[in-house]
Amino acid sequence: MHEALKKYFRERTEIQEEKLDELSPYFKEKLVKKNEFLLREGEVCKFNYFVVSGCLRLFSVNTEGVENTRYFAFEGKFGTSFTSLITGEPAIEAIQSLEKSTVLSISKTDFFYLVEQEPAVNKIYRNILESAYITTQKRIYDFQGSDSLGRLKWLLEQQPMVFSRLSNKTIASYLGVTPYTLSRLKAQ
Amino acid sequence: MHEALKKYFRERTEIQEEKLDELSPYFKEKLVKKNEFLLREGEVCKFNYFVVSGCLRLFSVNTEGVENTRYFAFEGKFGTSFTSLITGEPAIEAIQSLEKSTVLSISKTDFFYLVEQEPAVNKIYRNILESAYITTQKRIYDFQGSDSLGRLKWLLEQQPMVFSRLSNKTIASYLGVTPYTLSRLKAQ
DNA sequence: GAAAAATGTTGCTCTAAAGCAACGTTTCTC
DNA sequence: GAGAAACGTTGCTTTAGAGCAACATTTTTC
Repeated sequence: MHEALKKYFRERTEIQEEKLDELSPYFKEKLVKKNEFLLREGEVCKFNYFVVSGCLRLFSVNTEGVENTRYFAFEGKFGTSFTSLITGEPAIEAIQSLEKSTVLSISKTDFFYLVEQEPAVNKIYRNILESAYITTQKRIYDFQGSDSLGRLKWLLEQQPMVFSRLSNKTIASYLGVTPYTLSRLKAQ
Repeated sequence: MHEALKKYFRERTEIQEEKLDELSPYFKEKLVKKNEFLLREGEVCKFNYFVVSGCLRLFSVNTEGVENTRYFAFEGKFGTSFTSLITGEPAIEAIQSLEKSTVLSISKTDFFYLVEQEPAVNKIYRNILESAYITTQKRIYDFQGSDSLGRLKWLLEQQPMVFSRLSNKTIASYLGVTPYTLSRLKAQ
């Protein structure tokens, strides 16, 4: 198993080294080009991805063609459309690589099998869901409560690396403003 | 244990009837007046609540004094500030009853003890987190993608009972619009 | 590495929703 | 059940941010 994923497990569970090696074969390394899609809107999501290097984003395109980004998964994070993975329904969001990336993929079947069978994976899954809950709760309050400058400052504080690695267009689609507005805000 | 909570467990797990009776003493019935607070912003959350009848809301007040509602827990749902419950940090949201309600409360300590010890409770917790994930993902896309009329229609579709049971002021604080705007939108 | 494509900036105009005020209606409270 | 307080509606004004256009800059492609 890739060292980065071992680290992820060790930091969150009491897992034995042998157990880590047992889990290893479930995860397959995959190289992803910049802008490549791992999932298209409308497809059923079949994999969970752990980002070793690079960055993925989850986004959806509305009826007017405007992109809407919900989440960035940088190195050391899991990223997938859990909603589609859990329900088995077609995803309402796409997964795209924003940089040349290396990910470890595990199939939906294997993942949920391990969640049931391996206490460490059960714990990891709980941990992912808890983190997602916390992140989203904060996002809802911070976004609904403030104007676009406020949201920009919030993102600068929470995820500064976004600004050095991603395009303004992408950041705008996360903040829920047009690239015009973002450009003007940054001039302050 | 209250019949409504038994039903909740039966619908989501393979639990034995004797096990339900074993879990019963952990849940204490509590009557809550309309507008009563179960948690104030800034307090550490110590309980998880299952709503037997009535309705709770989770909300926060921003620096300008504007209320911001994130979630309504109607009968048959768990409602608490999981973020504070999980992290042990002071809550950034308050829990308030919107109607005369009956809830079953379980302490944080007991709850997480059961999550570790009882597979059924582990499953229930996972289920709560998964549902929260799915609901919030949809909410983020639907809110960020559309204008206030679109959000109103979305809420009408997703949770119509909100409109018959809650005040316009409360609904406006959920939709992220002023009560003026909501009043005008409804005139269409 | 030159041409083409995508991205970023800035001026101007337009619009959805906020803010305020005034007034009607419902609901608490004792 | 009478008075007070909270809530809801509607007209008018203001404003943050969208939309368009034109141009500058960076990135991709062959």
